[in-house]
Amino acid sequence: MSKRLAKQDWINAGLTVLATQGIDAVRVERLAADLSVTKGSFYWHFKDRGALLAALLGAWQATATNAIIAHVEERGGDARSKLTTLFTVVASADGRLDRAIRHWAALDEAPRSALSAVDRRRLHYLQALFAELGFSALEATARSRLVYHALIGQYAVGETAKTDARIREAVEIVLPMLVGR
Amino acid sequence: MSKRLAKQDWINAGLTVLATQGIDAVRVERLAADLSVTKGSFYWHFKDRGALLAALLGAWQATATNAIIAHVEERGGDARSKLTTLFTVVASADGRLDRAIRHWAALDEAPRSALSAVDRRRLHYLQALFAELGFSALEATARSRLVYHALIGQYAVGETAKTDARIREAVEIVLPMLVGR
DNA sequence: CCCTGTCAATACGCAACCGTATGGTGCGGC
DNA sequence: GCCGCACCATACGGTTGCGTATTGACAGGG
Repeated sequence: MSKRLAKQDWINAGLTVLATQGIDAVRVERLAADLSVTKGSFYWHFKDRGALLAALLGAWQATATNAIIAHVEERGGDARSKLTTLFTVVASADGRLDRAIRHWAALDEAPRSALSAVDRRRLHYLQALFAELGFSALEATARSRLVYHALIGQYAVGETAKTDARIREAVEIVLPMLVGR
Repeated sequence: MSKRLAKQDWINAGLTVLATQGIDAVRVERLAADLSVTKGSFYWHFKDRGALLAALLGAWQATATNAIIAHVEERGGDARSKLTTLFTVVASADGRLDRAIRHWAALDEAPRSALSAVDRRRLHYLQALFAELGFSALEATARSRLVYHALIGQYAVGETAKTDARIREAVEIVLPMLVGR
């Protein structure tokens, strides 16, 4: 029990705090308390606080870029059923870490460019989905942007309740509207 | 030149910092420096930092709730043209203060409930607009939520450029989709 | 058995803030 | 012209956080 720590332990603790209390709450002495060690340990694993933040950003970027897309692609189907999967997954996902990163990006350049890359990647994926449904490039771009903004907005507004009803609403009412002409 | 300060000056300075650097950057000694006074002044106008934050929240709430809705209603027209106005206004609005408040709401109860009330008010307004277009309550709710999430998402993603093209995209492609059957 | 590398504790100086206490300054009214 | 109120400066003690330096613990290889 209570073994020694590795760099990854600090990153995990940092991600937890980042997701729940935001980037400004990610402080080395606070994490040390969370992990029941002193900061003497921290400064062995990291050069300084900035190094941890960079690691957190890297960890998020590594997963966030493809996590949902990969899941959707794995389930397969045509473009429309992929959108159905997407809506379902996003509605039941957490989103707090994404939200925290997005706020961080408003304050700092590093997360800003990282997030911008992720946004572009996701938008491009959505655009391809709509193109597959037979929409022109212009139409597909507009619709993908609408969908993406709506999904991000859902995270931002942060509704906590009634996911079941919301998923049905999304799939039965919103989705037909988005894929229809 | 450089007259004495009133409470409102501190609130304005606070709102500026809040919008650009987030709630954690709203510190009394920092604002004092911005205003070229010492914090001796601050603690004459406010009991403590919490009192300023409450004032900031109040100031935002007073304007944010009705600002856009009032503008849209003032221009008038039918529901569809109101949505057109709405899209145009929102696309060219700032949104940074709203974003900062939304992040703050993730950390604290007071802004959370204030924001929740504003969200409900806005959603209700949108829902009424779609009802006016002849949609059922269920349909109107789903569409209003989609629109609202998309607008908030636009703020969250924070695109800086090409508002002209975006407004045209919203009005000529997205809007017909949202009001169509 | 001890030596070395790895991880952690302790102790320190420094800076940014908070909030308080108290004294200073200028302007409107008498 | 001086008084008092409104606003501000100064100075202080306390807390939190950063980063460094130094020493301590402990496990495994030799």
